[in-house]
Amino acid sequence: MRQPPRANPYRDHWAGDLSADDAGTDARVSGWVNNRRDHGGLIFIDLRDRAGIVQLVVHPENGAELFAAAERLRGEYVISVAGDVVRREEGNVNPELATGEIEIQVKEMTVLAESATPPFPIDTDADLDEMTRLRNRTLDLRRRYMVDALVLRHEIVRTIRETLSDEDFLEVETPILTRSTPEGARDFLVPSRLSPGNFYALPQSPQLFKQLLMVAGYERYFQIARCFRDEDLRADRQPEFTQLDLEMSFVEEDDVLDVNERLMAKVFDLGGLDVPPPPYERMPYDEAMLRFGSDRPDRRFGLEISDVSEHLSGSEFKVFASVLNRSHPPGVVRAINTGTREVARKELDELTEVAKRAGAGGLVWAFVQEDGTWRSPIAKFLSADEIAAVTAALGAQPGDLLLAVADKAPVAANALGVLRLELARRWQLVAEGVHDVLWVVDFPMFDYNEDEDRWDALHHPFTAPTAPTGNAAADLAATDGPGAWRSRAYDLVVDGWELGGGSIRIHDPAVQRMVFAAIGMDEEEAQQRFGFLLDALCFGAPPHGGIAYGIDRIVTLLAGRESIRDVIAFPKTAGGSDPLTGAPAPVDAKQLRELGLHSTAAPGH
RNA sequence: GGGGGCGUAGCUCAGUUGGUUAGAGCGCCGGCCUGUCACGCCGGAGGUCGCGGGUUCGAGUCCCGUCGCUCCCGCCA
Repeated sequence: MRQPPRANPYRDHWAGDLSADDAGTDARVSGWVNNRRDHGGLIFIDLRDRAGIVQLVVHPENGAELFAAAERLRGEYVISVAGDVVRREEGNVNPELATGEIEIQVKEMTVLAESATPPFPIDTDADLDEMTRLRNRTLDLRRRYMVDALVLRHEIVRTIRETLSDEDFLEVETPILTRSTPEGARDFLVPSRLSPGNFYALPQSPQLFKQLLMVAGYERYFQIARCFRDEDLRADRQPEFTQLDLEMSFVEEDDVLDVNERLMAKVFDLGGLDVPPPPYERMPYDEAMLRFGSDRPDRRFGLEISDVSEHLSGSEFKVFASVLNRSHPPGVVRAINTGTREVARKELDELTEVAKRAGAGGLVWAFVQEDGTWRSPIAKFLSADEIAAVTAALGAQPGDLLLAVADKAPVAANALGVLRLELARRWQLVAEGVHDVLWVVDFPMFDYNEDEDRWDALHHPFTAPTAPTGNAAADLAATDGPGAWRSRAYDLVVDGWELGGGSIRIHDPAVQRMVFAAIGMDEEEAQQRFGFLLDALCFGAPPHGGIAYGIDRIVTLLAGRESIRDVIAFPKTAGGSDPLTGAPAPVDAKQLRELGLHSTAAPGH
């Protein structure tokens, strides 16, 4: 609960916190003129401060000068008023307003600041052009819509700090000016003046520093950390964003997940997210990919995917046969039973386009008819037994629409995963207020990169692998490739959003070297880039693990917003610019000279 | 880098097949109004149709280019 402000010449109450309990007392409040209703002989003013809105009433009987001043008020003027808090008469109560049972009969008023006419209304949540909002962010931030989001953001961060502090975590800051490690995302670079020609990089995450803190014996660390990635923006991606980063020593998966479940349950409560209490379900990556076609499954609607390859293994239908007879990598036929739907040919064509854009060669559709046969372009190519077997495997009834993709397993999974999200959107299958939370676990350690013909770390190369036999060194030597390795990683997924991800880390320098080698980094390169980590691991590194969450995404989800820009006070546009300050902007030739730089690009504007 | 959508008054938008002086609501300004809370009523001002070029007798409307906003793909270990 808010404390009343210390009484001073400006105010002794928050305007938005006055209630019927204050009736009969004097109050002084300050704030902005949200709205003015001038009835000629009587003026109502809605006064807004951070806490909310209270109605002021100015009567001519309280002084001609006061009344004249009230007539001159305009929207967004800043005023301080004193008067009697009075209970409104029956019939004048406004149930829409938290303070609607009372009003202030104004006896004194000071205009603290006048305001130009705002370029857009402050007192509505109506959609506005993004450029208009960001160029006038000061005014946009006055809107209840933004205040509510930033208040929620604060409450979430406060809860995180309090909970983790109570769990014996230490908040430690790590550098913003650090070293470029050109893995993963593109770095933001900062030229060094003292060391011309050399560059700092802004951190993509505090990953390596927090591991060093574990080696240093801090045991439990967290940080609300700003991170930077120089990649294209999205509705859910900004070039600078905030992570909750945490790490623990002497732990296994269950220890990390346990403390995080207790933390996140509190965070979800703040947003009123109605989810079952922990422990949250853990779903292996392979299962998520098979049933939902995604490593961040959205389980709020059905449309689960089934593999029907076994029922079609002998099919003479060329498309299926060529896919299923492929051995490396093996092909599959997977399908969704969408249930009984009236779907026009036009929509089926649109869905086919969705599947193709998601990488599939095409989309097979089939309506199950009363006699069990299919109405489908491919019906004539399949045997009655095959149709019956697939129909049964999908639990399909007459009238049901079946959608299938035949391709390499990852392609089929992804295409159907994209398709089921599209179907949920088109058919509005997600019920209001329904939410779903789970851990995805047992990720592959490596992912084959076809373009570069090498293995990449799926999570990051500091993630501890689970070798197939449990002996990493023996295993790497024995297996023909690292594709079979699993990692000790876990992602927290809510409503199809990846809110956080982490892992148990490698604490054995030999294993760390092996993993670097597996992703094609030779000893020299590993030592040059990550020598400080490898060296540290040689001085008694405890087993450790942790996780990092996207704070912006958590707040966006809990606030029910569509873009993370709406939960960040001063965000960038999709073009990476800040219309408020004009960043990025050209710099003086002198500044460049001091840095030993010269620009070959003419600055845009 | 690629694809889609958008750009008309301060804001949110309409503008038909290319055709007279480009409209509405809100906001703003002025007047009236003592119980409103999206107050009401009357009147008024306000436009580089993003920008540049082209087609045409004639362009907000069609074509080309460009800038900006936005969504998506690539990218984001």
